[in-house]
Amino acid sequence: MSKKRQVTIVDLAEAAGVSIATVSNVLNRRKVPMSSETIRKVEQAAEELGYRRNVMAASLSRKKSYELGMLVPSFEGYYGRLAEDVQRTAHAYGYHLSVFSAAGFDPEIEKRHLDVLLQRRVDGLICHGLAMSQEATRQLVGVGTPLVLFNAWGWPTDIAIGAVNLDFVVGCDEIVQHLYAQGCRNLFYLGKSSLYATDRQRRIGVQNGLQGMPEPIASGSLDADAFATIDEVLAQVEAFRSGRPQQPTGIIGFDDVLTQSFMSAALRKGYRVPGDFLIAGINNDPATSICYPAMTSLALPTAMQAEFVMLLMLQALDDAAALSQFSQESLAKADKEGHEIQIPLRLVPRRSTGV
Amino acid sequence: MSKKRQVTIVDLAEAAGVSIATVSNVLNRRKVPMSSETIRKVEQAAEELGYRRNVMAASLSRKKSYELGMLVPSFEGYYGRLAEDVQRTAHAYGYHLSVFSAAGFDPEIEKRHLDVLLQRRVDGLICHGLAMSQEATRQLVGVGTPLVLFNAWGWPTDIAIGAVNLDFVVGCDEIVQHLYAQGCRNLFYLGKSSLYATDRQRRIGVQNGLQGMPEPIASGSLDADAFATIDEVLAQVEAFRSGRPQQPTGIIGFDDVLTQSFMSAALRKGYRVPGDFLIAGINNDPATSICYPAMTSLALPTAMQAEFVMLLMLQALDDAAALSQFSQESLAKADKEGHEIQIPLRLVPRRSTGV
DNA sequence: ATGAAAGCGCTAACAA
DNA sequence: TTGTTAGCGCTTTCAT
Repeated sequence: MSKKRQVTIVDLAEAAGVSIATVSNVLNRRKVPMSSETIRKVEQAAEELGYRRNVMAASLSRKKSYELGMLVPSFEGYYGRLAEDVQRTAHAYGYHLSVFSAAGFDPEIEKRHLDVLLQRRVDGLICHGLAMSQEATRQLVGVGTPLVLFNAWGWPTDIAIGAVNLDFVVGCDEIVQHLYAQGCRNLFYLGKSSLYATDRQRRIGVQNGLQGMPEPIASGSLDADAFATIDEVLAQVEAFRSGRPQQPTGIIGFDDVLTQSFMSAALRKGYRVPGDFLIAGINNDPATSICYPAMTSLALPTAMQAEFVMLLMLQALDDAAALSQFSQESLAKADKEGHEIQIPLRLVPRRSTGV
Repeated sequence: MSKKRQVTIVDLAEAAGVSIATVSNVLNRRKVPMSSETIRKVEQAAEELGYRRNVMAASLSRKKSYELGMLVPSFEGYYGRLAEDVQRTAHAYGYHLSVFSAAGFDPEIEKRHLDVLLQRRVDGLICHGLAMSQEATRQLVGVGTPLVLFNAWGWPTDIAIGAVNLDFVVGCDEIVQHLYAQGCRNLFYLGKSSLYATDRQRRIGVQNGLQGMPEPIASGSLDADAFATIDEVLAQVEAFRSGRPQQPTGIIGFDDVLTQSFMSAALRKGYRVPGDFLIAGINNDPATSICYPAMTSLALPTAMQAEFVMLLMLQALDDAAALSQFSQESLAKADKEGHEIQIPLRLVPRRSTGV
């Protein structure tokens, strides 16, 4: 905050020769009757003196900050893109969004950031299905500040008002079908147990896909966190392949980073992609389209997810004005799906699965 | 902000049977004499009632918010990593950092975000060498709120108190030398004119490297923004190569994304990397270590850059307490380099340059 | 060692 | 149509 005294509405009132209440009314474009002359005078004074509203004072007085807080594990990749979209969306509905990165999934940092946000009296909180315990969250958030989660499955509604989740179940199902269509008759999933909830969704999707096959196909999976290097992971997959008819093995990886690591390891060992392996990742990171071979992936529609996060939030905040700007379809979808909204994923087929 | 009335120091004062001034003193651990009994009572009341400080009220009263604002063009890649590090560093020195993504380098959004931050009365601003004009920035920031820039070359000190810049000049020089050492005797730089300032630094570095060679080597460059597809870029490079002795061509790309695109295009056309091309990018994105072949790149020490950004900021804020936590070397470096601090880059050699 | 009171800049009744 | 005034929750002299 600058040392030199900033211009306040008192200064404007003085300059324009009106009261501070009038200044406030003009500046906030309230729907009270005012002479256009007064309006002009005030606006001119504001312009000339370089007035800039002090939102802290306004929030304090109004008891509403029009500020939202968001917690992500990192700015990298999907989370960063989502944060950007939520920030943009929030703006469009008249709110601001402060994003904090929790340095991975560290519960301690998470807690501290949540606390900071609450001290700032944000109107609402947006978090991922966090590392924190539900108990700690409940206590921290308490009643009063609505919490909207993303990618959180099975959270009680008394703590979060709702969740907007990427539909990994259907998405992974589609990957399996795609791989089958591309000729793969055995398939391996590379999981990540450290991200349990979201890993689980993927596994369910893969299972569903497998069960819907016209013919049973061999499958396996592993937990990449259990191996120190990607080459060990590859060794596991090779073991799975060995003895099997030399058809291409389908690979589904937890995310694009893991999947691309695997692909590179395979290429390094002389395998061909596509050919020996048909590989698909999840996230549709920019890297997937510029690597070689380009990698099939599941695109996560962050803009849509952001839209529904805001929808849920504005409902909780009871902001009718903002709410009226949503499309009928969005409102209907939210209404239909309740407090756990599913966001459909989009498969982006590329060279790595033979297209 | 929650509907239900939150606990205030008035409540605590009542519960503890003391005045609000005393509560404030206890809660802020001020160095005024207080009986330990009072302290206990107040702290207990705070605990029991679940008190949470209202920082807006505190900032308003104190006329200092301990909040910093940062503007980045996106959360993706380098900028996201830097934002994360600045956020962490700011915390370590007792400040909070709100990061806004300006959706690319759009001057309009940039301006709006800057304005929002100023309305929040942040104590200081941290921006990249922005798309905005210096004039607009000067007007917007005005006097009073210190502005620290990163990756901004040649900004007048009357608008920004300083800049912390990545030393692309020396970094690119080193890449050139590395490529020479790896056997490349002709070299091509893939630039990006849309990011003029930072592109320019790279070009200077490449030139320096070229001039320092033990023997003159052929070189060329282009502006990738002038081509619609990466294949056209490749065609240009092929033209440069043609007729030249079949030695490997060194490629330095503006950033890892562009560079990896180029590498993939080359591989797709049947070139070998390393072999036909020795390729090095800039940024050391995670993708560089997991692509195949792994790509040489320049690592940008974001933690160090963040450290110096905060150092400059705290100097401007005159925060002696925080300043005293910096190491002697940091203080000395800042002192020596003045208002434009250089951050050295680190070459990370990988397979793509034949190591 | 503790408290009373005057702000900080703005909003929102309520009066005029 | 405009002005008066009482807060919002906290910090900070200055008394006591």
